[in-house]
Amino acid sequence: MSNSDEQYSSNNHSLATSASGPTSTLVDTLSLASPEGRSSAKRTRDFIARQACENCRVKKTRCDEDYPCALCIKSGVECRYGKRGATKNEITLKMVMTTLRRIEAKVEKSPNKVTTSIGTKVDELNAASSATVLALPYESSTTANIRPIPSVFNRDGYSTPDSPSSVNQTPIAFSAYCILFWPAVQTLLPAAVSQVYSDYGERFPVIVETRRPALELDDSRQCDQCGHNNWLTQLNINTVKELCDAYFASFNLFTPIIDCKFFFQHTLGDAIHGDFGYSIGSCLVLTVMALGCSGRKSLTENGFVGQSRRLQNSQTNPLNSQDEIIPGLGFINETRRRIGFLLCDNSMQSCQLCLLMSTHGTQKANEWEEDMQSRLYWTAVTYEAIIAQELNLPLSKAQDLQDRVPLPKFVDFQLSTTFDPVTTAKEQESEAFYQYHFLSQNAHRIILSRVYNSIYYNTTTGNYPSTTIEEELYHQLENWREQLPIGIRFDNNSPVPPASSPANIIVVSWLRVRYFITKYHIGRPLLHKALHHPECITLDTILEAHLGYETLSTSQILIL
DNA sequence: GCGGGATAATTAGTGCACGA
DNA sequence: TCGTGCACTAATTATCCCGC
Repeated sequence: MSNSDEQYSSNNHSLATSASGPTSTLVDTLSLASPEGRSSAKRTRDFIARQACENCRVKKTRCDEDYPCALCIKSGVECRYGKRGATKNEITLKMVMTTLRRIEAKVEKSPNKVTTSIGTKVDELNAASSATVLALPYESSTTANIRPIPSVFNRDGYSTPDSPSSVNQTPIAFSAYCILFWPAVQTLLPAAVSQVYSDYGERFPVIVETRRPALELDDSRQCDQCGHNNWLTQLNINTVKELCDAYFASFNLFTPIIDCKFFFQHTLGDAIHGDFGYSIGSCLVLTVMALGCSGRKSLTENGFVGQSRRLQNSQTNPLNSQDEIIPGLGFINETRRRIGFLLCDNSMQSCQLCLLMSTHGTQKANEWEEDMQSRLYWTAVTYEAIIAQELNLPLSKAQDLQDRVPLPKFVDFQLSTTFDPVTTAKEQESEAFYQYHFLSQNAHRIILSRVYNSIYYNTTTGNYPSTTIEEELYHQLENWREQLPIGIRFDNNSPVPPASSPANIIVVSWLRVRYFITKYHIGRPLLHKALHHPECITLDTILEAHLGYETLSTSQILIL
């Protein structure tokens, strides 16, 4: 029973005695007792409903809180109780709880916490066994001497306290491609690869990618004489809907940045009525359809849907020969064509308009809009953490806003039509599914950042972070996997089981991939150690490395 | 039936006593 | 000195009485 329920119960309980109880004053009692008083004095209130129904509220009449209430029965209208808004106290409490969770997560994320928490374990290990070849100078017998991660290795957005003991320590690059820069690896590289490295330096992947020629625009769809591209306006509405559905059944499951109801009621309608003109909405719909092509292809390949006749029709088939190689490329090209013009439209007046609108301040975002912004923020932060760490890129500082942005609640978009607002069981299930997956991704991001901060450094003398830290990180990753909600939990030792739904297989596969990639990241410093300081490697270490290699091979097989 | 405004319920803020 | 619990009061919000 919630607090509000308890209050509600106690309130109702009090009303049994309230007629002659606390709410009746002596004057009232006397007035009611005498005929003269009864006619002139105001009637005392029996009780006040904690929440009056919508009709009583509008008519300002007494509500007995029954369902339906007496007035609605008498009036012959539907009795409806709106959702009670959160009280200030509840809002404050919620804010405090959210802030506490944030602080808790930050403390958990701190490398100091990791090293300190495992300090006791280090003590136990050191006490139990005499010095081994793995024992490092800073692994003293007191937890107070457990060394924090030196500040020189702080990555933007993952700050750790400074430490005076950070001398002679060098970071190990976290990005997978940076293995190519390891001195021991460079001696093994073919001359051509070494040449690329010497030409472009450590940023060569980014430089090579940016110099890659752009995909050619497909001009085969230009239809009329003036060159205006109108093939989109000839698309069958059902084809459009089918591709959009495919998108929401695939990509939007693990990147839930678009609200399905809002999209179909507003965005899609506006794009179609505008003949897919040069607007952001059109770009959004075209990109959704492009991803829908990919999504539909994979759904078809996995037997969840059959190839529809509409998409087989050569006249309206958006999957032409070019799209067979890259599904949805035609739609993407159309998006590129439009976005180019739209970006060029960022004139001074556009900026002025945006600033004026933001300073006007009269348009307060509603709950759904705020929740969508929160979805966008957390999705962006999650992807940024993965991509920036993987490509060794600087972070945007967006993570600094974590304390200000609440986690998304996946608020349902209220349709403007006269639609029954009762949420179906399926929608509630879908909502829970999103929340579970979203929170799982976020929790994984924290573990990955912890790996990033805790073990990716060494010293010139061959000292690496204790293997106990690695063990702790493996343990935390396993905890994460085991605590996943049942619907999206996976077994790391067996192949992907047949999924009950596309949502299930996509989301589970996504989490599975993240799991194995993190294992790979935890194990990579050991590889660095083996290549650069083989004298520090023991038989146990070699066995560990072998196990890690097997894990990686298994993960590749499972992913494939 | 409408709606002004009285009233109850709730919340937020303040001060004080008490104990560690 | 600080944290905690309690009592009290002012402010705010929601309900609904009652005159029109």
